[in-house]
Amino acid sequence: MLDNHSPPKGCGPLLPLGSAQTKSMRQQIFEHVRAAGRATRTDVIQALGISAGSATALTAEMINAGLLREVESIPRETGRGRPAVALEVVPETHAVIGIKLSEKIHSAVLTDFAGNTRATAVLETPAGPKQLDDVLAEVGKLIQDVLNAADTQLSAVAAVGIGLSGIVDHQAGTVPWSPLLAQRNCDFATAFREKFDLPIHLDNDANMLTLAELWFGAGRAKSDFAVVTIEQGVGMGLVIDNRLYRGARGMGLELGHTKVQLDGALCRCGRRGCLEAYLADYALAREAATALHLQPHESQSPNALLAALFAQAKSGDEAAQTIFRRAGRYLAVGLANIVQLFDPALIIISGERMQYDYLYAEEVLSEMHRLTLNDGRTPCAVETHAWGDLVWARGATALALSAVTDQAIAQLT
Amino acid sequence: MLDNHSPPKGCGPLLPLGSAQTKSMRQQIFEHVRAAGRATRTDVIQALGISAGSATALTAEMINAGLLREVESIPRETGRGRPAVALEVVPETHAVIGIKLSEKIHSAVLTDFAGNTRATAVLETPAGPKQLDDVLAEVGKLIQDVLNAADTQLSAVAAVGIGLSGIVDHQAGTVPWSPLLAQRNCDFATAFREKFDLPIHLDNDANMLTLAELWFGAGRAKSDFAVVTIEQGVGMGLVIDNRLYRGARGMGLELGHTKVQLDGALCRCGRRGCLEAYLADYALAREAATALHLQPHESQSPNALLAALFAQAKSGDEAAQTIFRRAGRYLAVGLANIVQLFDPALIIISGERMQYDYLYAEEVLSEMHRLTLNDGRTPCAVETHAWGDLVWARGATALALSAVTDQAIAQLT
DNA sequence: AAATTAAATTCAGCGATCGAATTAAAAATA
DNA sequence: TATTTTTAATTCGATCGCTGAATTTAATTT
Repeated sequence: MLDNHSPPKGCGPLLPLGSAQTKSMRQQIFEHVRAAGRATRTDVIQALGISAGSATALTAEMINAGLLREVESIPRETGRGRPAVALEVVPETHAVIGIKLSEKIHSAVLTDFAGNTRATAVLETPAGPKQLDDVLAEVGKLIQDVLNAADTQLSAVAAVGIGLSGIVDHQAGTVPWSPLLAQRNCDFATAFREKFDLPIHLDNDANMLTLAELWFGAGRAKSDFAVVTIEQGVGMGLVIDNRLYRGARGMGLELGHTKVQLDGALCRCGRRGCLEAYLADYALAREAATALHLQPHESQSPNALLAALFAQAKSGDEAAQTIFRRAGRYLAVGLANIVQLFDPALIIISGERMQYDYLYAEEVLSEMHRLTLNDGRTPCAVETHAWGDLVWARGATALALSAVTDQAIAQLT
Repeated sequence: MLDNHSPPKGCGPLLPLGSAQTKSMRQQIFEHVRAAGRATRTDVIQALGISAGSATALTAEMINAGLLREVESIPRETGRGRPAVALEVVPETHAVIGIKLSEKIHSAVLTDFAGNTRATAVLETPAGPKQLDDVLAEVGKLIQDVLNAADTQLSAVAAVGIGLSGIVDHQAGTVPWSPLLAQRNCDFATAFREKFDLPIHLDNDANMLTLAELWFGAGRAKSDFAVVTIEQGVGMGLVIDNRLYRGARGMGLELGHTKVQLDGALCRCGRRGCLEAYLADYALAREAATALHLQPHESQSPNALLAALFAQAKSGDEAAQTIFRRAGRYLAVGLANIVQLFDPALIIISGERMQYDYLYAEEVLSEMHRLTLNDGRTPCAVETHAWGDLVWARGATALALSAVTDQAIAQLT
């Protein structure tokens, strides 16, 4: 019995769907052409399931606007019928710069509108947290260097993407915390815009690497995958349905601080049992001194320490080996937990420490598979990519490029 | 320099976006009216940002089709101007049945098109794995009971939703594994359709409970939240952007089998260190015998065992208390890991064991918060809901209801 | 009774897309 | 060489979904 005087309270979600807006047909066509490198109108028609009329009209519009062009001078493949004319993105239309900021070296890539790398630059820098102004000065130097290398001016650049480690609020363009910055809660984007007067897109470095995989790497052909990075810390990026997922509140995923051991090893974050406290550089380094029988005063650089530890392990030293083995086992736990919670078809592991093959041994993978339920599903594939800093910067260009593309196509009408 | 003879390989994702299709305006209007219980055309215009003309045309269409109706007989709120006429869903248009299958008791709910519960039914059943045919016979009994209670016939039912524990492939309608079924890889949906000739929607029970929260509970006003259930096992459901997320491969999320301890307690799944091996009924029960100083032959039902253990703990027994405390600490770890990996604004904990307040104590929550990074973000809220089996069944009606709604509105044109 | 106000309707128009008919450019065939 | 076949691309009328301005409707206020 419904009481007519107290209205029914209804059912179903109360909030509207947020980001689910479908891209315009124009943009889908453009992105298909860019993804394919080159595509004929017929390719587009088949791939997107649109009518021939639409393909003609929309491509004509974009050719007119200078975003696409017909490829001449191409030996057309033989066959009956009217030969198809391939389309491609006009690379010169826009340029973007992607930058990866690190402790000791910054890198920059200048990419054209088709996604081709036009120039790169690197800048060595003193380590340690810095003032925002100093970092922006380094960024300015880097931008100038990469512009020189590409033989262009700043005016040709449509947007800049920057990736740095720490907690980054992509939406707001702020950095609540980063090991590179002395201040907390930096309003990085605003300061950047004031200094350079350019659109800026900021993100966590793990997300940048994930974008690099999605735009240029093994992730291009996967709609759902995870990326795990092991460096100073342990980071993670996740692609769901071809889109970077930044967590419900948009501030990135913190695999490094998932707990793998109650009351476990002490982490940089001050808590115990974080995954990163068993895997990251500092975690290995602090046990290395013990394994190498170093006196407290015999301090070395962390990298040298790790290299020595690795050599010791390779030469058969039990203490050194056990450090890597334990790290490998906890890595397996971390990967297994990702599989249980997201069930991706692929996990990509990436990082500077790739050479420490103990971490990436068959043993670790088989332990990961032993730790996961797999009721009839294809086991999750794991790939390891040993990519340099420039790839991170390239991921940053993808961030800028997708924003510039959105804008260029939106203002077509 | 680009070589004109080797085409550029392109950049960007190669696969099209999958589920991102926006709902039709009709459906958005309908769902807004149903979510609000009642809404005027002006409400709809404001909520969805559409023109008055569209509102008139589209609501007229749906009124015509019998999906919506104007609410007469309502004391219209006073004020100047032409009074607004409220719209509501016509409840009689369709009916759906939601069913939750459990070890010892099955429950069913019959819901009308507006989401109102029209009738309920429960059926006690012998425990233990059964043949698919036997389960379907029980389902048939349950459907008949709930139809009788609602004074309707099967022909009035538009679809059935069923939730059961285990690994369930919602898309395919199959059950790779469930504690309720003797066989593996059951083609449940096909068998159901053959027997009842009705549309069927199958899902994991944790997902059903999550849908119940999204459609009828605390999740209605949240676009992103997680639900954790602790019962025979530990389950999890996740809502991302107002939609149930089933994992990249659509087979649900396995929080219960994330690892919280290397070489830890033995789990039902045969692996060690699963969260569920510290939290689920069987995990508590197997330590209870020790704490209660029972002889091996003094066997009790698991529920009685847990009740005795709880009483013992309440009376101050250290051994009994330590069982609950350890479970509580691992629960904190599991929740902390969800927060690190998804960063939801809300986690809802639900399950039959809610009365064991050790698990839901302030202590557990504060331990969870101690275990998570929170750089300036609002800490994740945790709510505990002690809901009965009927709510799970109600979640199953939501699954059926949304499918029936999609269909009813799609065939409007 | 007239003026005011807010809700709802009507309708011309626009942009996006489809689909059938047509044109274009090549190879195959007679 | 002229004709046919084949495939790509274009043109153009029709439709759909929606907007926005003008209008109508139903109430309150003056």
